[in-house]
Amino acid sequence: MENKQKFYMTTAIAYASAKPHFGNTYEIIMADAYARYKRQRGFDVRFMTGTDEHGQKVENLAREAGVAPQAYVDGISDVIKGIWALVGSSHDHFIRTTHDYHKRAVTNIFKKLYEQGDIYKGTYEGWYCTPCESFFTETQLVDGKCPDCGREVTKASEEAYFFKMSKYADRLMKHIEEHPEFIQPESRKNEMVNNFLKPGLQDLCVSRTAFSWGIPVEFDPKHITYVWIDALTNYITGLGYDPANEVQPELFQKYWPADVHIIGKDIVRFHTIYWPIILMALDLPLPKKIFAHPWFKFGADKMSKSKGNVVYADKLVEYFGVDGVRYYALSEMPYANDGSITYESVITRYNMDLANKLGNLVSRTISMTQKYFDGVIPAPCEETELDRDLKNTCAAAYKKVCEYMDDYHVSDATSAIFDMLSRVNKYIDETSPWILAKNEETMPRLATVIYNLLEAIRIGAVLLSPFIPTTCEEIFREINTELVSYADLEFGKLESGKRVNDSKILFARINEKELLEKIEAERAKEIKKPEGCAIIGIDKFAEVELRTAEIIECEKIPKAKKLLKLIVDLGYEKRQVVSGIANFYEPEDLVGKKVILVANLAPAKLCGIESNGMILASGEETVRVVFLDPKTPNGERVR
RNA sequence: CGCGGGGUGGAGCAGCCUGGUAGCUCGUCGGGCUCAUAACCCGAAGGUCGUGUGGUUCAAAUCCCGCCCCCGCAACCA
Repeated sequence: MENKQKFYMTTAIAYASAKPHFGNTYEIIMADAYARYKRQRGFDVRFMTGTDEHGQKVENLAREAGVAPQAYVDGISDVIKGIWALVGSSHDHFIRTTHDYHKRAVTNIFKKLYEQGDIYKGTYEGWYCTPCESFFTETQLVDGKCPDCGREVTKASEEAYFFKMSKYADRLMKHIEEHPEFIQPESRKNEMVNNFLKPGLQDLCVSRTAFSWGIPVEFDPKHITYVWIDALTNYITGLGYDPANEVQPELFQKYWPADVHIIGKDIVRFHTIYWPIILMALDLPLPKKIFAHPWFKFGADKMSKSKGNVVYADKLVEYFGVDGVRYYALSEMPYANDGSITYESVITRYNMDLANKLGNLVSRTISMTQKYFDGVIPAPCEETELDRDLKNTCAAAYKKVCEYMDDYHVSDATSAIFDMLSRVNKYIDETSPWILAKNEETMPRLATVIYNLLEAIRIGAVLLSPFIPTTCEEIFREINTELVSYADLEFGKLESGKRVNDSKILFARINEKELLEKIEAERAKEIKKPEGCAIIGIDKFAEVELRTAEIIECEKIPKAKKLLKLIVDLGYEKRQVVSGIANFYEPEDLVGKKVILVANLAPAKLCGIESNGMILASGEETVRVVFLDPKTPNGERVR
């Protein structure tokens, strides 16, 4: 057995709070294609994914659902595993942060970092809600109040453990500078360096006392290990690492450091700053690369539950099959910019590439093999210039796939293969087998052509196997071959004399209009009325002091993109209010308008500017201020 | 003046680093073929490459400068 080069790759672990949507599922599909590619290239791949299961959000959701947190995450983790299986993920290990070995290792990591002085006890400043016994940061507050119960919060501090990020900042900076390939794409690197590293790193709060669903700090058990040390470390605990081990297990010694962490662009900071620093503190080597993929938007919009445009992988698989979904995700997502999914574009890609170019090619070729050679794969005869060109195209496609994949340009790799398949389709036209079949003298030529077609299809399927493995298996079955690895890519290996098997429709063409109508009908059924809030009494409503007011001054706040500073007149007094409507209104359009003000809202500072109240407006993405009749007097109570 | 990325035929993208025929996919129009899933193949129309009658150059989508717009990150959507 030759000594294969190892390749350790991971996805981020998915947070076990809810079912992941297609945007989240993209990551596992992309990572899986990459893992399969690397295995084909002869690497000893270890591919890990999993679920992140601790934290306050899970604790709250479990409470709402009336189940124990463990039972709750067991359920969600199974849902996630199910979706990963549905899209064909070939991971070697699925880690859950509630696994015992992980919890034990995290406990020991925390202890080690504390003992060596990288973690210290300090105080955490924030807003405290007494009834909820919870701490919140300024930004977590809703209308200046507790996001959970809506009651008043007070400024308070509690003790917490902090990690000395600053101690390692220079080393990290140096590492990033010396390893330009460390953070990909490069624009992400610039964001991190400019926004975090250059201004100076804050020490990181690594424990909480506000919730209990997590891994307790062993020597101070009212503290729970916060997400950073709990979740990020899965990449090493999943290999059996534990600082308490006298010798780290073989798995860890063999595979660490990771060759790549594949993550979403939203968590770049954690993986390129916190995680490397934690590793430095543990005196472990850093991962070689962090690849941050972009997200799928639905059309031009962000996918979000509140907008009701969330697409789920299982629904897509129902419509397009596993490989339809995989192929779409892999071929459509650009390297650095966000991709966009629309049902129209999925259908177009499915029909054009999978059904027409690939499926039909296999179908017509098998059909000709059966018709002209009774299903027996013929032996090739004399080679012409055309044949050589076909072979060159196949060889070139392989080279391109490798080049693109090594750079993580996945969609370019898929399009290189489909370019090759186009060339194969063209070869049929150029050689016109149906004419060759009419004449006994051209039968040897026909044999060559059919052989070359079957062989080109085999090569195409081998190249496609990391991307659409299920379909490729079917193609291999149809052309009756076991030569399915990159090692067998040499043109001409397909064995003559074997019989092809009956062909199936690999991808049935989709009628766009019918499917869109079906999807629309299903969507219409799913649009429910919003859940709404709990019923309240009139007295509770009366606690909110709403008053009519006139905007008398309005200006943009220089440093803020979304904020306008307003002066409103209540008749009996004037107020300064800051409002996040700069994207929707020009200051001059607002002056003189009558609006409703929440007059008894606690003051708050936004971008350093004091705000005493709130203007009523509707809408999530597009905000619409509620305007009143211009004749409305100022300062009237609104009921 | 916070940092970064981008504006290329109707749509989505490549080309820019290493200046010199503007390329790909879808769509549109025309033609060919009949082995095939109304699939396949060929051809055509369509772009003064955001803008400045700006700079460098024999030559700019490509390098430099100004301006406009979009996106991402950060800071605030009370």
